Amino acid sequence: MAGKTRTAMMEETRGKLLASARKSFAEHGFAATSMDDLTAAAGLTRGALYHNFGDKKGLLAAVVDQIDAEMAARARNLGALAGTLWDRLLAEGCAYIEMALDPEVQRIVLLDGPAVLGDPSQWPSQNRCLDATRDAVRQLLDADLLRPVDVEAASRLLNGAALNAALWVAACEKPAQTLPKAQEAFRLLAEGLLTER
Amino acid sequence: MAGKTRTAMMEETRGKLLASARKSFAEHGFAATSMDDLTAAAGLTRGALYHNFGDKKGLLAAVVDQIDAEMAARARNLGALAGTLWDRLLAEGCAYIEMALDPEVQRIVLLDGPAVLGDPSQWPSQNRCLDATRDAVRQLLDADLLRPVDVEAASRLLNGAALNAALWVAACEKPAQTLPKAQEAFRLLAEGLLTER
DNA sequence: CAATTGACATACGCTTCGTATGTAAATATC
DNA sequence: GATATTTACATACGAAGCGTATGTCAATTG
Repeated sequence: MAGKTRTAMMEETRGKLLASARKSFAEHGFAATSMDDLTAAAGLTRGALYHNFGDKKGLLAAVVDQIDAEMAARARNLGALAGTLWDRLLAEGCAYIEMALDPEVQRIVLLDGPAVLGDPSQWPSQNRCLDATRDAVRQLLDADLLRPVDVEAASRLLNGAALNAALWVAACEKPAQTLPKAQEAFRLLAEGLLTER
Repeated sequence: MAGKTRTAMMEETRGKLLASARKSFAEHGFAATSMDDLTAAAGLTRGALYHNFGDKKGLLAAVVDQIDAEMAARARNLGALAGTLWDRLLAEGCAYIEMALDPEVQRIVLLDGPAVLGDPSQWPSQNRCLDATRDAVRQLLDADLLRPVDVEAASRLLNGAALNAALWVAACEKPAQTLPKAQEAFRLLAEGLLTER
């Protein structure tokens, strides 16, 4: 264990803390998470945490950043499978809705994240999910497939609709039956942007 | 002061606490609000608070309920001015976007509310804003003006889009210029639900 | 090999929440 | 109308939790 270099060790502790925090935040929420418990579960103390992340908020920001990156990557992968540009936008939107069914994503990214860190579009770790949507919208606009609309506004609204829908699906009684309804409604709304349908 | 009946006195303290809490929640956020300070500002102590609202969460729920009711009332009023059913839906949506520019609404209803109380559609005080949207959507569907879509899903997505857009507008540099863009994008998206446009 | 940096642990004070208990005034009972 | 009882609210207490200040030991540097 002593054979490792110092930076590698630090990388390891950062990883442990992130993993433990992610688990605790997802299970109990940000407010109800004790930093003592969290660090103890990772075999460390609060000293390591404050040294690496500054404060509790900084830790949440790091966790959010990690999850956000994973989500965006997954959405892009699923989007890339789509044939047309338009299908790509739809696929990404549906992907967000599905991913937001994950309790971890909901609790951390959709609920606690905005409450503690403020509006997602202001996060230092720029919301990557939003970036993906914006790219798709911009390309569609360039191809004259969309009615004239502000790129930023359209992206925000699409993302907001999708993520909010996911919260609803996840909280309802029969998520499995509700999910397709949400995705269908998302498709209809999105088609409002099309020049022709 | 002693001339009042007991229930009237209690109504008054409830009002004082609600007002003070609303102010403090809006200014500092839920987590950073001290119940000691909050009650002291109202000329009371925590005893009154716990007696009337159970706990901090209960207090937030009461505040959210109050604001939600005001928002829904305003939206319905603005919606009622519209000529057609369709214009009513649009007017209500735009009204939500505008109201969410109020820092009080943002901080309390959009950020802290969901984080502390969970998904709005599960709130005991049923989200009245959602109710208004749902009513409008249902009537439009009955009139065959909308493509077949799940009422609940469409309402949730429309509301989610509007409120999320508001968060973006409020956080951006030039809200005055951004607001119309958001409202225009909302209109386009909503038109996706129309049978013909 | 001595000096210094730095990663993390330990210890402390302050704030805050929730509860348990106290009290005085309003209502109820006769 | 006097006594009993409820109850609206205040006070007192204990238990966490956060952030900082300080300590320590290993890894780096010259």
